[in-house]
Amino acid sequence: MTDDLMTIRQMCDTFEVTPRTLRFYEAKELLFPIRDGQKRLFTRRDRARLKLILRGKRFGFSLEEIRQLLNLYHAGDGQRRQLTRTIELARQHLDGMHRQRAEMETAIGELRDQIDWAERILKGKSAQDAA
Amino acid sequence: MTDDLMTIRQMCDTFEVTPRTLRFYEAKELLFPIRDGQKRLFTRRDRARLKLILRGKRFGFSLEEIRQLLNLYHAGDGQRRQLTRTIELARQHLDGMHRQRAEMETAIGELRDQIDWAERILKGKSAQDAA
DNA sequence: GTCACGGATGACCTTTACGTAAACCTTGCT
DNA sequence: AGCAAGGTTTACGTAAAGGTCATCCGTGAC
Repeated sequence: MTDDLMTIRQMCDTFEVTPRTLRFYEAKELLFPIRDGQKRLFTRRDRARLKLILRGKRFGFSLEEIRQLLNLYHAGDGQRRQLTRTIELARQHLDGMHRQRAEMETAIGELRDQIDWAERILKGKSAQDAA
Repeated sequence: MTDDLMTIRQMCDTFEVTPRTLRFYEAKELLFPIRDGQKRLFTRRDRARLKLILRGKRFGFSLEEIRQLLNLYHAGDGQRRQLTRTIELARQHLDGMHRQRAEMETAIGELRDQIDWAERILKGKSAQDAA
Protein backbone atom coordinates (compact mmCIF):
# COMPACT_ATOMS: atom_id res chain seq x y z
CA MET A 1 0.00 0.00 0.00
CA THR A 2 3.00 2.30 0.20
CA ASP A 3 3.66 3.54 -3.32
CA ASP A 4 0.13 4.34 -4.23
CA LEU A 5 1.58 6.97 -6.53
CA MET A 6 4.09 6.19 -9.23
CA THR A 7 6.42 8.36 -11.22
CA ILE A 8 6.39 8.25 -14.96
CA ARG A 9 9.46 6.05 -15.03
CA GLN A 10 8.02 3.52 -12.64
CA MET A 11 4.96 3.36 -14.84
CA CYS A 12 7.09 2.85 -17.92
CA ASP A 13 9.00 0.01 -16.34
CA THR A 14 5.86 -1.61 -15.01
CA PHE A 15 3.88 -1.49 -18.23
CA GLU A 16 6.61 -1.42 -20.84
CA VAL A 17 5.60 1.80 -22.43
CA THR A 18 7.53 5.01 -23.05
CA PRO A 19 7.05 8.32 -21.24
CA ARG A 20 5.87 9.73 -24.52
CA THR A 21 3.06 7.21 -24.59
CA LEU A 22 1.87 8.10 -21.10
CA ARG A 23 1.94 11.82 -21.83
CA PHE A 24 0.15 11.16 -25.06
CA TYR A 25 -2.57 9.21 -23.28
CA GLU A 26 -2.95 12.04 -20.84
CA ALA A 27 -3.30 14.52 -23.67
CA LYS A 28 -5.99 12.30 -25.13
CA GLU A 29 -7.74 12.21 -21.78
CA LEU A 30 -7.25 8.54 -21.21
CA LEU A 31 -5.20 9.06 -18.07
CA PHE A 32 -5.35 11.78 -15.42
CA PRO A 33 -2.16 11.74 -13.37
CA ILE A 34 -2.00 14.29 -10.59
CA ARG A 35 0.79 16.82 -10.29
CA ASP A 36 3.50 17.26 -7.75
CA GLY A 37 4.86 20.59 -8.85
CA GLN A 38 5.17 19.93 -12.52
CA LYS A 39 5.85 16.24 -12.24
CA ARG A 40 3.18 13.70 -13.01
CA LEU A 41 2.17 11.15 -10.42
CA PHE A 42 0.07 8.21 -11.50
CA THR A 43 -2.56 6.80 -9.23
CA ARG A 44 -3.98 3.32 -8.81
CA ARG A 45 -6.84 4.47 -10.96
CA ASP A 46 -4.46 5.42 -13.74
CA ARG A 47 -2.88 2.02 -13.57
CA ALA A 48 -6.22 0.28 -13.83
CA ARG A 49 -7.08 2.41 -16.81
CA LEU A 50 -3.76 1.85 -18.49
CA LYS A 51 -4.18 -1.89 -18.18
CA LEU A 52 -7.50 -1.66 -19.94
CA ILE A 53 -6.10 0.65 -22.57
CA LEU A 54 -3.34 -1.76 -23.44
CA ARG A 55 -5.74 -4.63 -23.60
CA GLY A 56 -8.12 -2.68 -25.81
CA LYS A 57 -5.29 -1.94 -28.16
CA ARG A 58 -4.45 -5.60 -28.48
CA PHE A 59 -7.96 -6.08 -29.81
CA GLY A 60 -7.56 -3.39 -32.37
CA PHE A 61 -9.73 -0.75 -30.73
CA SER A 62 -8.71 2.81 -31.39
CA LEU A 63 -7.74 5.03 -28.50
CA GLU A 64 -10.88 7.04 -29.04
CA GLU A 65 -13.06 3.95 -28.77
CA ILE A 66 -11.19 2.92 -25.68
CA ARG A 67 -11.69 6.32 -24.14
CA GLN A 68 -15.42 6.00 -24.50
CA LEU A 69 -15.40 2.57 -22.91
CA LEU A 70 -13.31 3.78 -20.02
CA ASN A 71 -16.00 6.25 -19.18
CA LEU A 72 -18.01 3.31 -18.03
CA TYR A 73 -15.68 3.07 -15.08
CA HIS A 74 -16.37 6.44 -13.58
CA ALA A 75 -19.77 6.82 -15.13
CA GLY A 76 -21.35 7.10 -11.72
CA ASP A 77 -20.76 10.85 -11.86
CA GLY A 78 -22.38 11.62 -15.21
CA GLN A 79 -25.91 12.56 -16.10
CA ARG A 80 -28.50 9.98 -17.07
CA ARG A 81 -28.44 10.79 -20.77
CA GLN A 82 -24.69 10.45 -20.86
CA LEU A 83 -24.70 7.25 -18.86
CA THR A 84 -27.36 5.71 -21.06
CA ARG A 85 -25.35 6.59 -24.12
CA THR A 86 -22.19 5.11 -22.68
CA ILE A 87 -23.93 1.89 -21.83
CA GLU A 88 -25.24 1.68 -25.33
CA LEU A 89 -21.77 2.12 -26.75
CA ALA A 90 -20.44 -0.52 -24.44
CA ARG A 91 -23.12 -2.93 -25.55
CA GLN A 92 -22.15 -2.42 -29.15
CA HIS A 93 -18.56 -3.12 -28.28
CA LEU A 94 -19.60 -6.23 -26.45
CA ASP A 95 -21.51 -7.44 -29.50
CA GLY A 96 -18.51 -6.73 -31.64
CA MET A 97 -16.34 -8.74 -29.31
CA HIS A 98 -18.69 -11.68 -29.44
CA ARG A 99 -18.52 -11.65 -33.20
CA GLN A 100 -14.79 -11.31 -33.06
CA ARG A 101 -14.55 -14.28 -30.76
CA ALA A 102 -16.55 -16.45 -33.12
CA GLU A 103 -14.45 -15.40 -36.05
CA MET A 104 -11.33 -16.01 -34.04
CA GLU A 105 -12.32 -19.65 -33.58
CA THR A 106 -12.65 -20.05 -37.31
CA ALA A 107 -9.39 -18.32 -37.98
CA ILE A 108 -7.51 -20.39 -35.44
CA GLY A 109 -8.89 -23.57 -36.96
CA GLU A 110 -7.98 -22.54 -40.47
CA LEU A 111 -4.52 -21.42 -39.58
CA ARG A 112 -3.84 -24.66 -37.77
CA ASP A 113 -5.04 -26.67 -40.76
CA GLN A 114 -2.85 -24.63 -43.01
CA ILE A 115 0.18 -25.24 -40.85
CA ASP A 116 -0.50 -28.97 -40.83
CA TRP A 117 -0.74 -28.97 -44.58
CA ALA A 118 2.48 -27.01 -44.94
CA GLU A 119 4.24 -29.46 -42.69
CA ARG A 120 3.19 -32.39 -44.80
CA ILE A 121 4.67 -30.60 -47.80
CA LEU A 122 7.83 -30.05 -45.83
CA LYS A 123 8.11 -33.75 -45.05
CA GLY A 124 7.62 -34.46 -48.73
CA LYS A 125 10.56 -32.23 -49.48
CA SER A 126 12.71 -34.04 -46.95
CA ALA A 127 12.01 -37.32 -48.67
CA GLN A 128 12.79 -35.63 -51.94
CA ASP A 129 16.11 -34.37 -50.60
CA ALA A 130 17.02 -37.85 -49.44
CA ALA A 131 16.46 -39.27 -52.91
CA MET B 1 -17.93 -21.52 -62.47
CA THR B 2 -18.54 -18.92 -65.18
CA ASP B 3 -17.04 -15.66 -63.95
CA ASP B 4 -13.86 -17.11 -62.65
CA LEU B 5 -12.36 -13.70 -63.27
CA MET B 6 -13.74 -10.53 -61.76
CA THR B 7 -13.23 -6.89 -62.60
CA ILE B 8 -12.16 -4.48 -59.96
CA ARG B 9 -15.68 -3.20 -59.53
CA GLN B 10 -17.16 -6.63 -59.04
CA MET B 11 -14.52 -7.22 -56.39
CA CYS B 12 -15.36 -3.96 -54.69
CA ASP B 13 -19.05 -4.76 -54.57
CA THR B 14 -18.44 -8.28 -53.37
CA PHE B 15 -16.03 -7.40 -50.59
CA GLU B 16 -17.04 -3.84 -49.78
CA VAL B 17 -13.69 -2.28 -50.43
CA THR B 18 -12.66 0.54 -52.74
CA PRO B 19 -10.65 0.19 -55.94
CA ARG B 20 -7.89 2.10 -54.23
CA THR B 21 -7.69 -0.58 -51.59
CA LEU B 22 -7.35 -3.37 -54.12
CA ARG B 23 -4.68 -1.52 -56.06
CA PHE B 24 -2.93 -0.79 -52.82
CA TYR B 25 -2.96 -4.45 -51.87
CA GLU B 26 -1.55 -5.32 -55.24
CA ALA B 27 1.24 -2.80 -54.77
CA LYS B 28 1.98 -4.40 -51.42
CA GLU B 29 2.09 -7.82 -53.08
CA LEU B 30 -0.90 -9.18 -51.26
CA LEU B 31 -2.88 -9.73 -54.45
CA PHE B 32 -1.75 -10.61 -57.95
CA PRO B 33 -4.53 -9.89 -60.40
CA ILE B 34 -3.76 -10.74 -64.01
CA ARG B 35 -4.02 -8.19 -66.76
CA ASP B 36 -6.30 -7.97 -69.73
CA GLY B 37 -4.66 -5.16 -71.59
CA GLN B 38 -4.20 -2.77 -68.75
CA LYS B 39 -7.25 -3.84 -66.79
CA ARG B 40 -6.92 -5.97 -63.72
CA LEU B 41 -8.75 -9.24 -63.50
CA PHE B 42 -8.98 -10.95 -60.15
CA THR B 43 -8.86 -14.71 -59.89
CA ARG B 44 -10.39 -17.13 -57.46
CA ARG B 45 -7.03 -17.18 -55.75
CA ASP B 46 -7.14 -13.41 -55.28
CA ARG B 47 -10.56 -13.70 -53.75
CA ALA B 48 -9.42 -16.34 -51.30
CA ARG B 49 -6.49 -14.18 -50.34
CA LEU B 50 -8.59 -11.06 -49.97
CA LYS B 51 -10.93 -12.87 -47.63
CA LEU B 52 -8.03 -13.81 -45.43
CA ILE B 53 -6.58 -10.34 -45.61
CA LEU B 54 -9.79 -8.77 -44.40
CA ARG B 55 -10.09 -11.26 -41.61
CA GLY B 56 -6.49 -10.70 -40.57
CA LYS B 57 -7.15 -7.02 -40.40
CA ARG B 58 -10.08 -7.51 -38.10
CA PHE B 59 -7.65 -9.14 -35.70
CA GLY B 60 -5.31 -6.25 -35.81
CA PHE B 61 -2.59 -7.84 -37.92
CA SER B 62 -0.65 -5.49 -40.12
CA LEU B 63 -0.70 -5.95 -43.85
CA GLU B 64 2.91 -6.97 -43.73
CA GLU B 65 2.21 -9.69 -41.18
CA ILE B 66 -0.69 -10.86 -43.25
CA ARG B 67 1.47 -10.98 -46.34
CA GLN B 68 3.86 -13.32 -44.63
CA LEU B 69 1.07 -15.59 -43.51
CA LEU B 70 -0.44 -15.69 -46.96
CA ASN B 71 2.76 -17.21 -48.22
CA LEU B 72 1.67 -20.33 -46.46
CA TYR B 73 -0.89 -20.81 -49.18
CA HIS B 74 1.45 -21.07 -52.10
CA ALA B 75 4.38 -22.19 -50.06
CA GLY B 76 4.53 -25.43 -52.03
CA ASP B 77 6.70 -23.66 -54.58
CA GLY B 78 9.32 -22.24 -52.25
CA GLN B 79 12.57 -23.67 -51.00
CA ARG B 80 12.78 -25.65 -47.78
CA ARG B 81 14.46 -22.89 -45.78
CA GLN B 82 11.76 -20.46 -46.79
CA LEU B 83 8.96 -22.87 -46.09
CA THR B 84 10.36 -23.72 -42.68
CA ARG B 85 10.60 -20.05 -41.86
CA THR B 86 7.05 -19.40 -42.96
CA ILE B 87 5.73 -22.24 -40.87
CA GLU B 88 7.57 -20.88 -37.89
CA LEU B 89 6.02 -17.45 -38.39
CA ALA B 90 2.60 -19.02 -38.70
CA ARG B 91 3.13 -20.90 -35.47
CA GLN B 92 3.98 -17.70 -33.68
CA HIS B 93 0.83 -16.11 -35.01
CA LEU B 94 -1.16 -19.08 -33.88
CA ASP B 95 0.28 -18.78 -30.38
CA GLY B 96 -0.53 -15.11 -30.41
CA MET B 97 -4.08 -15.87 -31.38
CA HIS B 98 -4.45 -18.37 -28.59
CA ARG B 99 -3.32 -15.79 -26.11
CA GLN B 100 -5.63 -13.26 -27.69
CA ARG B 101 -8.52 -15.64 -27.38
CA ALA B 102 -7.88 -16.19 -23.69
CA GLU B 103 -7.59 -12.50 -23.10
CA MET B 104 -10.73 -11.94 -25.07
CA GLU B 105 -12.66 -14.15 -22.68
CA THR B 106 -11.46 -12.08 -19.77
CA ALA B 107 -12.26 -8.84 -21.51
CA ILE B 108 -15.73 -9.96 -22.48
CA GLY B 109 -16.43 -10.98 -18.92
CA GLU B 110 -15.17 -7.72 -17.50
CA LEU B 111 -17.03 -5.59 -19.95
CA ARG B 112 -20.24 -7.45 -19.25
CA ASP B 113 -19.77 -7.00 -15.52
CA GLN B 114 -19.12 -3.35 -16.02
CA ILE B 115 -22.26 -2.93 -18.06
CA ASP B 116 -24.29 -4.68 -15.41
CA TRP B 117 -22.87 -2.41 -12.78
CA ALA B 118 -23.58 0.69 -14.83
CA GLU B 119 -27.14 -0.42 -15.34
CA ARG B 120 -27.67 -0.77 -11.65
CA ILE B 121 -26.44 2.79 -11.25
CA LEU B 122 -28.84 3.87 -13.94
CA LYS B 123 -31.77 2.29 -12.11
CA GLY B 124 -30.66 4.07 -9.01
CA LYS B 125 -30.83 7.33 -10.86
CA SER B 126 -34.34 6.54 -12.08
CA ALA B 127 -35.48 6.04 -8.52
CA GLN B 128 -33.73 9.26 -7.63
CA ASP B 129 -35.54 11.09 -10.42
CA ALA B 130 -38.85 9.76 -9.20
CA ALA B 131 -38.24 11.16 -5.73
C1' DG C 1 -15.96 10.96 -84.93
C1' DT C 2 -16.97 11.88 -80.16
C1' DC C 3 -18.79 11.16 -75.85
C1' DA C 4 -19.45 8.77 -71.76
C1' DC C 5 -17.60 5.23 -68.74
C1' DG C 6 -14.76 2.09 -66.40
C1' DG C 7 -10.35 1.60 -65.26
C1' DA C 8 -5.29 3.00 -64.67
C1' DT C 9 -1.61 5.90 -62.85
C1' DG C 10 0.75 9.36 -60.11
C1' DA C 11 0.87 12.76 -56.72
C1' DC C 12 -0.34 14.57 -52.77
C1' DC C 13 -3.50 14.52 -48.34
C1' DT C 14 -5.16 12.51 -43.87
C1' DT C 15 -5.52 10.10 -39.49
C1' DT C 16 -3.68 7.38 -35.73
C1' DA C 17 -0.24 6.57 -32.47
C1' DC C 18 3.37 7.55 -31.16
C1' DG C 19 9.16 8.79 -31.97
C1' DT C 20 12.56 12.23 -31.71
C1' DA C 21 14.91 16.36 -30.87
C1' DA C 22 15.54 20.94 -28.58
C1' DA C 23 15.27 23.71 -24.74
C1' DC C 24 13.94 24.45 -20.07
C1' DC C 25 13.00 23.42 -14.91
C1' DT C 26 14.02 21.45 -10.29
C1' DT C 27 16.32 18.75 -7.01
C1' DG C 28 19.97 16.42 -4.95
C1' DC C 29 24.77 16.00 -4.50
C1' DT C 30 29.54 17.82 -4.06
C1' DA D 1 28.06 27.67 -7.19
C1' DG D 2 27.77 23.87 -10.57
C1' DC D 3 26.06 20.13 -12.76
C1' DA D 4 23.98 15.65 -13.77
C1' DA D 5 19.49 13.08 -13.53
C1' DG D 6 14.93 12.90 -14.32
C1' DG D 7 11.02 15.37 -15.79
C1' DT D 8 8.44 19.00 -18.73
C1' DT D 9 6.74 21.38 -22.92
C1' DT D 10 6.73 22.44 -27.83
C1' DA D 11 7.24 21.14 -32.19
C1' DC D 12 8.28 18.60 -36.00
C1' DG D 13 8.84 13.70 -38.06
C1' DT D 14 7.17 9.11 -39.32
C1' DA D 15 4.85 4.64 -40.66
C1' DA D 16 0.58 2.37 -41.86
C1' DA D 17 -3.51 2.24 -44.59
C1' DG D 18 -5.74 4.05 -47.38
C1' DG D 19 -8.62 8.77 -49.44
C1' DT D 20 -8.79 12.19 -52.95
C1' DC D 21 -7.93 14.52 -56.86
C1' DA D 22 -6.20 15.23 -61.75
C1' DT D 23 -5.08 13.21 -65.84
C1' DC D 24 -4.99 9.76 -69.16
C1' DC D 25 -6.40 5.51 -71.95
C1' DG D 26 -9.38 2.22 -74.42
C1' DT D 27 -13.93 0.84 -75.87
C1' DG D 28 -18.63 0.54 -76.95
C1' DA D 29 -22.92 3.53 -78.07
C1' DC D 30 -24.72 6.80 -80.95
